[in-house]
Amino acid sequence: MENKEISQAVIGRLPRYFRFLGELKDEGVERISSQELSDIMNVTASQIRQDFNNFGGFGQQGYGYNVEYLYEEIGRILGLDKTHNLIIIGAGNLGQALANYTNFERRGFLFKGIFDCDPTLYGKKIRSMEVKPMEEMEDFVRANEIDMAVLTIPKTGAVEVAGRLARTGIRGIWNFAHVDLNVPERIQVENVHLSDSLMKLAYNINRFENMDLSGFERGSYV
Amino acid sequence: MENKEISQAVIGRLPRYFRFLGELKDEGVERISSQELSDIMNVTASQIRQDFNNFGGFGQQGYGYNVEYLYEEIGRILGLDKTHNLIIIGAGNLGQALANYTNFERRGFLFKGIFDCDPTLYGKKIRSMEVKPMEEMEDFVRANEIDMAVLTIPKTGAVEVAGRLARTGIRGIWNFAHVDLNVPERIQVENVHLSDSLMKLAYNINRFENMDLSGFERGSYV
DNA sequence: AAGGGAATGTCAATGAATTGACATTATTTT
DNA sequence: AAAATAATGTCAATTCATTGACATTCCCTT
Repeated sequence: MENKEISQAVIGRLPRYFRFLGELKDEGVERISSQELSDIMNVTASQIRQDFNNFGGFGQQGYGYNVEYLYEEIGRILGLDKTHNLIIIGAGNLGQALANYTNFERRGFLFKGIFDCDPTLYGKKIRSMEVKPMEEMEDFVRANEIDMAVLTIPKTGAVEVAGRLARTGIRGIWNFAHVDLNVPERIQVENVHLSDSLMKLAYNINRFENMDLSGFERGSYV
Repeated sequence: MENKEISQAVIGRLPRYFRFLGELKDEGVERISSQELSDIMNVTASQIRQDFNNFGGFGQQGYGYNVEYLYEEIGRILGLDKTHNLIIIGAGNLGQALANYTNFERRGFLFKGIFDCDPTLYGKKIRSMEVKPMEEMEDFVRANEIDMAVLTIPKTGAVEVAGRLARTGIRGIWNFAHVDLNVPERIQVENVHLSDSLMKLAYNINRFENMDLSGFERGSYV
């Protein structure tokens, strides 16, 4: 077995490769070279080859990469050949939005339950689920082989809920709460801090404004 | 003026500093050393000092950093001292969820309009806004000094809309559509690719499963 | 007022990630 | 079947990011 640790920088690029390869596949493209992919994706061909080689060679010298094979392999690396059972904690706007987003299911991410602590929401139907009270969370996780929990609750409750989840044997938390979770290292946490992302955008807008714009005609947009 | 380019690695950490400093400020903490902050945030003290020094010294030798001053300065660097006017394109679940999320306004991000191409949504009230038809987008942007657009539409329409936005003089796009936008470089794009994030989580869960777990008791939680 | 202590700012060293170069190997053409 | 072509896999070089070390500076106590 491959035992060298793959850097998160590489992992972070795999979904994008996966997306482009999926599109190429749908267009009926059978083979592609790292150079062609480089042109389409705006990354260096060298990086593409280096990335793929972390997992062993997927291509053939003189030929390139078989699109479908490469697509399948990357999907497998990402764990998309398995299905994952998810619950959503927090049936607010964001929780409901994610619950209604059907594309996740196509990749094997199945929403099995949604929980909230607001009694007025109990029983509310969201797609095929009904909002359940938080107290039932632990039993539900154990009874339904839940892999991952999506945390879409305010940060005030997030740390406590993460602790409760940790004791159920869950394996991953997709955290939308604006707080750092501290869980045992067997539990993977993927943070989506939307306001951080928005602040980065604000910075970059201001940075561009303050740049030396000689050569640009400021304020003139076609 | 400082003209050296700051790396995106540093910028990406600023919102987290900002969050922790805000919390310390709310707790009434007046001063903090890089070492104390290091302990709280789980990053090295050296990195903290290096990061802050990209923007000139915020601290005082022998004393540390003044929490409130540092908080304000980082906010200023991120452009949070200015207000930003936003529109949301796509009044689906996610667009509505973001529109209803009040915390952005506290940081100066003001939602001014929300647009959709679905006529059945026209006029629907979301907070203080009514959903408007897409045709009115360009005029609205120009008339209301809109800085940023939030793209929460399916990827099929996103590229075209981004092109239209580019011709209005908008300065940033917060892109939730699962596609790469190609806009002039004066327009900053911040991508939030949720499915990419979820795939990364799936990878890390599987990676942990396949790791050599000698020393761990697999399957035993609590 | 002076000296000790504390913590920054900064330089150097290390480590990680990206890019460039090319030998090798497979395919395709003649 | 052999030569030419194409493109990978991989090694080396470079660039970028992080960490470590310490001289300098400022605060605080005596």
